[in-house]
Amino acid sequence: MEKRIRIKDIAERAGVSTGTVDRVIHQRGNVSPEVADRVMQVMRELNYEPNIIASTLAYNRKLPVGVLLPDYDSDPYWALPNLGLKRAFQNVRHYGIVLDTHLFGLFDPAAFLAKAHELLDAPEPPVAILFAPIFLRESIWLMEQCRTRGIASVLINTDMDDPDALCYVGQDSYQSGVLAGKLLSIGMGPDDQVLVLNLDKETTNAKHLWDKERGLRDYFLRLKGPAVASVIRYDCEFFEDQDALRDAMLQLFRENPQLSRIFVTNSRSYFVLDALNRVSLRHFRTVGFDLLPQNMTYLEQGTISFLINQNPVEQGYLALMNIANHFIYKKPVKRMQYLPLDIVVPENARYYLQREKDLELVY
Amino acid sequence: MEKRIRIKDIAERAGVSTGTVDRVIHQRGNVSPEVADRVMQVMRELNYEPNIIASTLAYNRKLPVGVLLPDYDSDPYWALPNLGLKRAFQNVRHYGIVLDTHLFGLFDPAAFLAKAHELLDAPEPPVAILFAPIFLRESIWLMEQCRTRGIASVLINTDMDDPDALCYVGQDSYQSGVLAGKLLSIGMGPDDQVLVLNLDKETTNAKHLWDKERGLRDYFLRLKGPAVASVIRYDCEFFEDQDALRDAMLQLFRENPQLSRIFVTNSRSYFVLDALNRVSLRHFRTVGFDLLPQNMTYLEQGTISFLINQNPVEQGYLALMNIANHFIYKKPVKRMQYLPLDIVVPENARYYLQREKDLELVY
DNA sequence: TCCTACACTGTGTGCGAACACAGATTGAAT
DNA sequence: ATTCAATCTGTGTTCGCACACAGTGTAGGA
Repeated sequence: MEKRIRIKDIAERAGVSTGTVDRVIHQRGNVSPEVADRVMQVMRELNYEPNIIASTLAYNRKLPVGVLLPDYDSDPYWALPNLGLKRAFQNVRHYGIVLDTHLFGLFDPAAFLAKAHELLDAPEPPVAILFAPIFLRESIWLMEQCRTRGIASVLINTDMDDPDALCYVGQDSYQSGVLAGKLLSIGMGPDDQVLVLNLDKETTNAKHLWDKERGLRDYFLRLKGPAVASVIRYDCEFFEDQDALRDAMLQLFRENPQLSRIFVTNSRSYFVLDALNRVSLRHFRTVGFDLLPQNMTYLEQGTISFLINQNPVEQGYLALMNIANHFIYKKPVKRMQYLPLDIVVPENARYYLQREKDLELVY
Repeated sequence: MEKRIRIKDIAERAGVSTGTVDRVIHQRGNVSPEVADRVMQVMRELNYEPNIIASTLAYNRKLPVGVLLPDYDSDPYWALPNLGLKRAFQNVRHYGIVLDTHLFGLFDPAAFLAKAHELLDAPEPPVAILFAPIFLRESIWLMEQCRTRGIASVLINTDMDDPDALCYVGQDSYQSGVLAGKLLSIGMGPDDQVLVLNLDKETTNAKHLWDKERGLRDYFLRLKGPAVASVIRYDCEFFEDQDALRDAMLQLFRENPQLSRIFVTNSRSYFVLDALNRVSLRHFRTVGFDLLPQNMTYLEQGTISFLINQNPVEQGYLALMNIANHFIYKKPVKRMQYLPLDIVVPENARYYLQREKDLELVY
């Protein structure tokens, strides 16, 4: 059980004071090259690893972190990343991290911008911002602000093509489409048709939805079957109107009698199934996303065959922990952090749900 | 942004010294009841939460943790929990946690006992022991030792019926059998037979294997099909002998021509498939456990249809983090901590494998 | 009355690192 | 040789808490 090496030990061994060692460690200059070399040599010899505990105590600093996410009223999904965020916060607040959370309407770019301003112009400006780049133009602007102000940025749920982001935490959209293809293909006949159903506003701007569709199509292409031609897409912006959605679906069924597979590209599967409440869906197989209570009911019934879990809680958790790793532990942070695409059936659902519930207990 | 409350603040507000507050907090006695009440009142008013950072720095104590796991030569599986353990250790060693790791042969109860003795009689006896209760009798003895010596115990991978264990981290064996049933039942005809294959020594003592079989059988029972009667089991202790295993399997196939589903109850699926290398398995569907490289090859080929991931790395990680939660953060620890039963197919495997690699960045 | 025992409370030091500031050394310019 | 600035190095204080120890007060016995 070897004793831990302290700055003092290094100082003694190198024949200098602790202040000098400190200057070397933090590259604060004012140390002659010879001395610096000697100190570094000793550090390597003794395999020095700083005591983070003592370090954070002495720093006595605040690390304000801005959070910018959709509110839960827009979409129950977004309560989950927030939950993970809170959990992570419990772990790292001792290190001085302070959250400044702002929520915006999921379909309201102006609110996004307004909240972003609030964040940036806070009395204690954040050292990092954690946000969901839902709106492309506004997000590019925010990234630019981060760049000029020297603020680190962590992207969650949706990625952006910006090399200056500290990291992205979320799913691999393309591959989730591939996986959906795999799950839908089980027991599929050669003439069956697959429907890709986008229930969202402004789907034209939603790159991740396109990626999912591409993944699904590529999966069937690789199967080399005639199924290739039979993937159709339907974008529905009026998904909140139950009657309209039902009519639209029924028309789709009529026009495509071989339709037997539905892939809902986000967490809103339950909207379709609510709308089709009375319609017999026995011969349909549906795959959707996320373990929302509304979806779970249909999964238990068998109306949804599989749900793909995007680990929303872990997304929030990881996102903040990455900031901690960067600023406190000074560990390198991986740019792309894909969370597993969990295949959820009634038989294994409880464990994923339990994991989410356990987090509530902590808070 | 409210300032954090310190002991000093409480002392001032309560009109006492910090020493007294400290005595109240740690219930070290020698404080008059009136003063103690007043201090506690103030603590509640100001909502005091101790600064763990400063606390652990001042404690300057060691927390020796004993670790007792199977070695990797016995079974490559066990390298994974150990990996998670090491990663967790990186996170908590600053708090004074020191590991004392001992490995034993997976089929060697005497070694288990010997190593347990080494742990218990170490110069700095552990405050907690983390172990896999592979051997029932020996584990009961170890638990008794922990009880009398006041050592906390964390069980990993296999549970034991002992209320004094701090917690169990692992899978729900029964439910993993149910899940296997579900996965095997996909596309199954009414006459198909299912083989439960135990590749282990002393399977009679392995409760978790029995639980898995029970889960599988219950699943088919609940299906209410004729499939109920067609689940057969085969225990194989000589699984390391490739030729013997192949012969045994071929005989099973001959005796049970309707056999089309194989459930390997642990991570050793690859043993069967290695043995059956030349035999055509096109009409078979196999489900096994764990993403060992050997299994992954067969999964990619399609020879294994699904692997159930028991999250072995996370098991090790969580086990140690629980000890940290208990001793450092003083959080309540949940007795049963079931990890998700991930359904792994080639299309989502990479993310689970990646997570194992990345884990140190995670928590 | 004094002393002792005991209950109670305050003070001081250390944990390891960060940083401000004072002090020392050097070299160049006067 | 002296001054001055620039460069380099050491010391001391701080962070919040834990704990040893010193100090005060009170009651009871001799």
